[in-house]
Amino acid sequence: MTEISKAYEPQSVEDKWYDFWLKQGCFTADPKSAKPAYSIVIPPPNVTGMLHMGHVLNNTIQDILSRKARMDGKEVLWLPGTDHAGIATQVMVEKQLKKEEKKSRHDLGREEFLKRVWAWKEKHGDIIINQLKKLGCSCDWTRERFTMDPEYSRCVQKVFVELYKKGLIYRGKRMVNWCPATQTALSDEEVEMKPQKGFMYHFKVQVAEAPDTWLTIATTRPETIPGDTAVAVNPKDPRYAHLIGKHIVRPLPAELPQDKKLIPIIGDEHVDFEFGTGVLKVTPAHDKADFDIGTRHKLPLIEVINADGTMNTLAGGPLARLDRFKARKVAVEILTEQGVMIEAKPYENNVGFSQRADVPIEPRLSEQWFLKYPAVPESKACVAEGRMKFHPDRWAKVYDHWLTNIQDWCISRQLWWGHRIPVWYNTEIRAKLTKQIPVVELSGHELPGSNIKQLRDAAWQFADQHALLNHSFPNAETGWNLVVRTASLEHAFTHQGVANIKAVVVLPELIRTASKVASLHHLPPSEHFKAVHLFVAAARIAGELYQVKITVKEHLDGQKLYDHQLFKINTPDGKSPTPAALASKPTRPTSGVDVCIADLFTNVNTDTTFTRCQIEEPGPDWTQDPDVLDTWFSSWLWPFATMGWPEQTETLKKFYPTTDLVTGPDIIFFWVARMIMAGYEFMGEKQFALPDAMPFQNVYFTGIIRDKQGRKMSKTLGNSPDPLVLIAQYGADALRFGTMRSAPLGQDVLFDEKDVELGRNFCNKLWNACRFRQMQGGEVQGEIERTLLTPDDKWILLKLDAAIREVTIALNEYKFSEATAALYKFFWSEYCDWYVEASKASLPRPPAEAAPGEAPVAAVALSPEVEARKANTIAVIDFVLSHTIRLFHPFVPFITEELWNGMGYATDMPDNQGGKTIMNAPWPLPFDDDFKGHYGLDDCYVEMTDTKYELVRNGRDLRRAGNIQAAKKVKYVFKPAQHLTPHDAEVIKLLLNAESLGVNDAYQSPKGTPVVASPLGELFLPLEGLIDVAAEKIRLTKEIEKIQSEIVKVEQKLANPNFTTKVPPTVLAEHEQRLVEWKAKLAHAEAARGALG
RNA sequence: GCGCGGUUAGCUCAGUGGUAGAGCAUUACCUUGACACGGUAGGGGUCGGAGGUUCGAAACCUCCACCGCGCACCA
Repeated sequence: MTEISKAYEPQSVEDKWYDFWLKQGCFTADPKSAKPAYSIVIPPPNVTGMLHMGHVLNNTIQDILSRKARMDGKEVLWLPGTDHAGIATQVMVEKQLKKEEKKSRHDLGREEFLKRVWAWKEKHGDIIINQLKKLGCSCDWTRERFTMDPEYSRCVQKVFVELYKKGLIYRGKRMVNWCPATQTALSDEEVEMKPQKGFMYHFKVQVAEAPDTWLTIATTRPETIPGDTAVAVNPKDPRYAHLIGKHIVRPLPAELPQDKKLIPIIGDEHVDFEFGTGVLKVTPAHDKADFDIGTRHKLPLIEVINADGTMNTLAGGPLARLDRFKARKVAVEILTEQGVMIEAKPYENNVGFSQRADVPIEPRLSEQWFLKYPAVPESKACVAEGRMKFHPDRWAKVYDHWLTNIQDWCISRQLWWGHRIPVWYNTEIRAKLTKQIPVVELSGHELPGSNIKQLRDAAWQFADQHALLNHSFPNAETGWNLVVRTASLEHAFTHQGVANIKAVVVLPELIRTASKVASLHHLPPSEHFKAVHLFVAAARIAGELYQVKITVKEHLDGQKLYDHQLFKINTPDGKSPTPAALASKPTRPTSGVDVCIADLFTNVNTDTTFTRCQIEEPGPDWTQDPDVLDTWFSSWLWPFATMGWPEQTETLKKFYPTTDLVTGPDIIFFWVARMIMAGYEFMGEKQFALPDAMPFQNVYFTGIIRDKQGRKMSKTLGNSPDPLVLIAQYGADALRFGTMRSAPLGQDVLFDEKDVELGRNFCNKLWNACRFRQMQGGEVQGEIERTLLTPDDKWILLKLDAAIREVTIALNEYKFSEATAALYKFFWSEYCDWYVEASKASLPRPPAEAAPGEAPVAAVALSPEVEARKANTIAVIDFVLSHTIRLFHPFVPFITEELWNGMGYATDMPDNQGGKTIMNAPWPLPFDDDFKGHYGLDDCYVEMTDTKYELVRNGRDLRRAGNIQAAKKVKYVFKPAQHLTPHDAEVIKLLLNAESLGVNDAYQSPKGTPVVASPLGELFLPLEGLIDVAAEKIRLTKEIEKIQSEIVKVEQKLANPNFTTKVPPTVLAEHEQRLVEWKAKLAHAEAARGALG
């Protein structure tokens, strides 16, 4: 810092130091370090994202925490990365595709489309990362992760497989939140309820059995009438109860014949007879509550709306192919034409909207994957018991409430961009379901025996006699020769039921007729076997139909080894045996009947037989589920999947669980709660030997950034400033400091560019305070000689001590705005405003600049005493600055690094203690008693010096009272009440900006001289003729009135016996002291007024 | 409907029972040894309302009003 500019220029400083930090590896965490660990995982921003003010707030806080932890001597890991943001990214690439090539993703096909998404990611994915670097974020970039990284994807799939095997993940046909715009299912959390203005339509329907009776139905969705399969009334409702069991004529679709439009009137408790007309139309296919009613009453489902939100043909001719909202209007028109529309009342109700696409959700029946949330009790307990702390803690209640009421999580999405569901379906079986295979009848060769043991013996004898063992038999369909081993039969005879034993009689026939339905890779991978093939055959034994599952292991040498298992086939309800189904096909002869393969599976769990949940592709006959997983299903693993899980890596051992999480409360359910559950499920004692697997110890919830009118920042409103523009204009430090200054704990932040300006101004002040020090020259960080300390020195050291305490406490409590306020107050209002000015008394003026044409003024040699005092003052300044800069570092990293090095404070430090970079300089500690004792830092110096500065303030007042211009140098006279050191006199003179300060303890002021009094003495401004006496009198009178009112207040309190007897002694003494002070002030003020004449 | 926040200076906010605060804005004056991105001095508040507890309430309790947010099956 040789040439220090007058104003701080962040642009020339910030990039330089960021590069330096990167090159030095300052952000890289070492899991082998002996230092205690501190870790944060970044809430991964979307790869599509651009930095916005929310990121600035969130990441500045994380950076402050990380940098403070490093200065505290911790080994810090701040782990960065991005997430793939399924819907957002896919929609964005689709839009681009449409714009540039006028193509849809279906035109390209899945594989090609995904190539485009990856290309887009490669091109734009690091934009936000680079923006975070601009902000100064000290993330360990060597560990940057992306949720679609191969290793990460494997974690996601492993987790899916595990949860599936535990039975926590299942596939089901359910009512889900369907987004017609993006045509995918959404989780409950992605639906936002919004009040919508619409109409409540009342229309009437005729009761079929009583044509004179009409019921009035209220609905907001007349377009769904064609999907109605009942109307419901409350069975306790006297108006309608008698109609239950009768039918009404559904008015739509109008063109259907009457008998196709009759739907029953049912009774259901769900119906609120206060609401609407008390008659509810039931549309089970398009409403969640109606679906439940439909289930209770076994109502048929009629789907009338397509996946894209248009009506289908079942909705009727005029409605078909119309968008659902257009169809609503048309439906109303038709009802009006029919004369059944009674009225349309304007009505506002809550409608679920797709959070992403901002279109109304359509409840829709579809087959999706669901997760029963794991580890819920543990997740609730850790927060409820305070082992994991939320800041502010009121979010704990919200969290608990959500966990108490959660429904299973719909995790599948009908998208292409994301983690493909690791479930495989057999394709061959599907093609073969309609294939008929002959039923092998067990007749003629019944095995003798009345118990299992006898049957078994007979079976072995049969196998032996008929040369079944270790012989091969041809399969008609594949031409393969299947080898029957002793082991195969042993298995069938020992572990399976009687039917398996009896079937040995027809074994060659079973093998011949069996149909191959699937091939699988051998799992676990084996040295001996290539693949496993599944065959199916049918057998009838004692009148019961059996599915024969034949497993063929294909040896590497081509040998195919046979194994079998029989399952009894029942009808779906499990009661009567299936042959009824066969008998119902009269064209078939009674023996040698064929059976459809599909029938063989009526009671077999096809999910386990023909569905595989595993990471690798099972075999050539298998196709993967087309859906992808909800993006949150990958980000809930973030705290450990980024650290090398499932391997027990050094990083995991050192840095998991993480220390702090900083995020917004809007994703408390989406992300925070789910991460906690994942932590318990996958890092718990069973899997990872962690006694408490919670993923973080503290969660700090930031506020939401709003504009200064309090509106949420959004792209559409255009009220979100671009942080990069702000950084370019004011500097990253300014943006950080300003944001922190205006972001109180747990409150939304009303952002104003003025805040950044404040930050910029502050950096400039810091810069110039250091510049002032630079201009004094002298030894850097010289020894402080305690005997030479002035009261002002002691005052600022004590204020520094207080500031260290305040900032440290504020940071420990995550009160960032308090910490910045404390720093601001200390540095600006105490150090710059008072101490620097006072210190000038000890720093002799530099020689005045020579006027043009004159010879330069020679430097005057200073006396040794003056030199010593000067050196000591500079040492104090260095001490204060070197501490202050460190206190500031986490908030404003760039300027502090520049100053730390430029001022030379780094030079005497060891490399790992601030010698290279301020990043690892030790965080300042409050002074201990030894330190204070050694330097004589007694609190009395604070009081004494405050009194001195108060006198100065009052003295400055006199100027204004006298209407004296600020620049005018005036002479003051001081009449001390006690001994005043020449140094203090000099300080007072300087602070008053006086031409001179005459110290005279016998001073007699002329009439009309303004005066202020203090415990130190009286300060006069003897400027006869220049003083506006009248103005000063008015001022004093006003002040006297104010003092009097204060005295009255205190006196009243002290006169109250209730007060004096009940109050603690310290408070009483305080009030008495206050009265004495006010009375003294009153006396001074009155005397001053009297002196004016 | 239930729950959670908030209401203090023109604006944004601190303030956990004992003399009402900060920053910005504003007014006047000032380029004085680092800083006009600065300095000095001011003006500006019956702390949303009403009760209560207390010697004492901006703060604690009750009710009410308004603003914001979250949750909830209302056709």
